[in-house]
Amino acid sequence: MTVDEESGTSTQHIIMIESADAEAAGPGVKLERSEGEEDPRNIRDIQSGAPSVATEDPTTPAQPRTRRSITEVSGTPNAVLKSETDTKTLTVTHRLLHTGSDHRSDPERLGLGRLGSPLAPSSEYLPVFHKSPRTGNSRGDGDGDALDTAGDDPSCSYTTEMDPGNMPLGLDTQTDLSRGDWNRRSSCVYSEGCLDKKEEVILADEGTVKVEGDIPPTWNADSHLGDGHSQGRDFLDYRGSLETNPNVATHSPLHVFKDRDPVSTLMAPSDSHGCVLFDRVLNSNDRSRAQAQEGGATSGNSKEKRFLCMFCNKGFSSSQKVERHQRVHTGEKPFSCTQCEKRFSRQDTLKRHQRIHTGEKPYSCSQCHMRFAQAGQLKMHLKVHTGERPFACIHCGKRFSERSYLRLHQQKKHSTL
DNA sequence: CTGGGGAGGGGGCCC
DNA sequence: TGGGCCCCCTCCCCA
Repeated sequence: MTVDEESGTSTQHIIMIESADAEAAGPGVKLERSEGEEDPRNIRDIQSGAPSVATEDPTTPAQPRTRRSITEVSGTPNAVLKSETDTKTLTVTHRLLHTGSDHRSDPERLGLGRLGSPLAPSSEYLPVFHKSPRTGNSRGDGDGDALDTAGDDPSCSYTTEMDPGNMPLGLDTQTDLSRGDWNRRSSCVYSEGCLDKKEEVILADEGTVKVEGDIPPTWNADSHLGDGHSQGRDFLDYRGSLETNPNVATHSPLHVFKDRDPVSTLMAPSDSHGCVLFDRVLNSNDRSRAQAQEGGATSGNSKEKRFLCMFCNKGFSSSQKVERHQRVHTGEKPFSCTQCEKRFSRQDTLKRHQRIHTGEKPYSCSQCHMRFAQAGQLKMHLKVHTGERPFACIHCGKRFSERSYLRLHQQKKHSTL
């Protein structure tokens, strides 16, 4: 029954659901409000958001005498939604840290809609709190304290209704996902990097991304999804998959299936659908990479990969890798360059990028004076000296030093991929 | 067409 | 286990 004393808008709701009475009582929700009940938004949050938080599968017969309670605390640094049943408990934490006016963190503009919406009451997956990366190169808009403070909160994150229009605190006080708190907050996913200077509009392929019903108009048309085009597409992919794959949407960005067989814990029934859709809109690079890596969690790698990406089910050996990977889907770019303010999803990528500014070229050619900032550049350069051309065109036999050259050649000369 | 530059992303290692 | 870092492969862009 805690209410944030610092904010007059703080509210708390207790919802008691008596499943036994659910059918007879219609909504089956008794809403008890302590404070702030004058705020209709909060009521709507619970009621409209209820299907995503605490309702039972309508197709599932109500369990007799199963009592559930949902507690929502909004307007506090931690809004907690807790659903309790006799068998399942989930906790939702919205970390409402960023109260500034960072324009990059405007989920409404991004049309976040119901990204994080449905929460599976029946989920067996355990949401695991993960600290997201902080940008060590934050442009310093003065909210670092809030972040640090929040970082101490071990709250577990899960998905809840994230309809921006229904957010209890309003958009301007919403989380700053740009700072990498994506996992901690919910599946409210988008790239703040997307909102950067370039303002590039990624036009979603309407035929590719299925958009239904209540998805905001900005959903496709006005998404600023980062510098990387593919990132934007990936994000749209995810959105599409959410719309068509309820199971995907019902789970936390991070699902750790500890002590479980990764294969058996896959969201199998929906995989075939959601991931197919997902794959359809993956750019060719990602697809080829995924194929090369025997993509997905089911691949039988020697190292156990029990940490699954909620978007594509790809398995990883550690939670950090999953978090890192999932930024592919979310487009989140927490790391910004202090020199040019370009943003990156990974710290090491940023570090590599900053060699541009420092002029550091640690990789030098032993054959000539050339120096390179990346090892791969040196490796490619060495082929100049060795004359190595390992990639031959199957059509004309012409050889190339790089696969990309060969592919380009084949596309132009032989109209193949 | 070639080669350099920059970046995205996965995997592995070390502390 | 988490975080950091590095290596590697690959891609795209551009001169």
